[in-house]
Amino acid sequence: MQKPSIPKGTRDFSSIEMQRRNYIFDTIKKYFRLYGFEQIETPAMENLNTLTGKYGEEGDQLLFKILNSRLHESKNKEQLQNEFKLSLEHARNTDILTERALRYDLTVPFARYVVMHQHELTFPFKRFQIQPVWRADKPQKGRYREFFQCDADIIGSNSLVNEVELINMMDDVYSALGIPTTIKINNRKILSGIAEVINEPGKIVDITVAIDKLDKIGRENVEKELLEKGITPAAIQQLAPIFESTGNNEAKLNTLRSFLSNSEIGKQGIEEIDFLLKSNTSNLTSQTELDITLARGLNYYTGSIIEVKANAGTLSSSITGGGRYDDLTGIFGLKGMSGVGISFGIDRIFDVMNELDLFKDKLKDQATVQLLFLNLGDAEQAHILGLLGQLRKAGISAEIYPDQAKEKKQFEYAQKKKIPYICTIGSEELNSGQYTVKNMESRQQHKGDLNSIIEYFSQRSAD
RNA sequence: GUGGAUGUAGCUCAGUUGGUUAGAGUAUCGGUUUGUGGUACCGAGGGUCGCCGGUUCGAGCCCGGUCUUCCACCCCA
Repeated sequence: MQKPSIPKGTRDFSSIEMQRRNYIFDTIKKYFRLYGFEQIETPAMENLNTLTGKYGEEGDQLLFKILNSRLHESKNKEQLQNEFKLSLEHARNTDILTERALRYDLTVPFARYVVMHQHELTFPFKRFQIQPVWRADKPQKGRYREFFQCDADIIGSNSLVNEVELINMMDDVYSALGIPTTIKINNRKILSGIAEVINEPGKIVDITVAIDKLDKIGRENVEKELLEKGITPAAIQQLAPIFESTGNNEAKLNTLRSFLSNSEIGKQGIEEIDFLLKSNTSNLTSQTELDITLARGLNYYTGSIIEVKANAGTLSSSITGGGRYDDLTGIFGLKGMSGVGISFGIDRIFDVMNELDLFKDKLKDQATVQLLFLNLGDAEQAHILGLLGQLRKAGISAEIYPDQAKEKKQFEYAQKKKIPYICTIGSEELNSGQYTVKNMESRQQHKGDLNSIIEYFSQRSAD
């Protein structure tokens, strides 16, 4: 006998968990539709070359690649061996060994989809997509190797109205779920402007990644890291106003306005942020915060960057992330398609809600069925099967205990499954056609013929 | 990929400086007179102590390796 197990970083979801997860899915879907997004799905696996190069060097390493099938039947084993040897020496992709991979996110497959289906789509195209993605990360708190993303993207529109709408939608979802959140926003153009101003335009990624750690490792260590990355001490010194930037959104914007006064792209980023903050401040329940340390490693972001964190609980990582990408489809041959989107991390949302005990008020214990018939004998069983058909036609969920087990056992089954009503049928009921339905909690009983029973349940469900 | 912790019955955990046939609670199954459950009592089954190796007369306990899960770093939803 072998011990059963599942791959590292994956999980089974039992009934209670599914009820809770579905509650989150349903809530998110409701708002996706309310805001006018239409649903699509794409395959679990993509061609490897669709995915590589879109997520940064780190991201490429985290792809779950699928080994080609039937390697033993290959006619070119010498080449295979050679490629395998090379793969052992350094990170490498080669069609002969692997040409497919599990999707890493939903955005890149979406870009691929848009290009392939461009003639049947109406732009701006608003799609939502809820599917699992896979990352070969080391599992940790809030980090799984298989998890669901819930994406909403608008592609084919440059308008910042889209960002405003996405922020409104995130706020709606989180206030419906009851999670207190902070929506952090930033803009790649500001980061580009900073790199430009300090004369290190080629080091945008290094600079942003280092700045991102400011609150984690402190200014000194950030400066040390920047030095290690080859940024000149003079440039680092110039960054001082950025490191020292504090205060509210308006104060931070002012700091940036003077810092980026000579950078066209930087000024553009400031204007965009300014617009978002002004458009959104009124009716949101979440706090909106300009956070210039917000970088996001994904290669494809070019404008707005958005991230949501829960204000309560112990999970420090983000529960939603997103941003604008000006040219993701360009790689696949469709230029001039700017898009912006967000992704809800439902597995982390689930963890936060569990920790904060937020499901208690949202979901009651759900019984599998309303009514259980005890099974006491062959004749009774046959009779009950007939009754079940009529009850279900009337919309009443009911079942029969499949075995003719001891009554005590059948009662315990109902109790454990929290089935609210029991009906016992024996020879007396068979003859009279009068049945007794018992409420397990109140122990009250209702007696009558089938129509009376149906009537009884109809009234209950109307309450 | 780097560092730290963890692993004993289905589940939650005891297990004394290494010393007989490894325990408890809970869950499961059966019973306490076969037409009305929850509490109570009695009984039963269930563990190659994560896996491999080493030290020892003797290892759940000590040592090495390996895997799992969890936590931090990196990065991310």
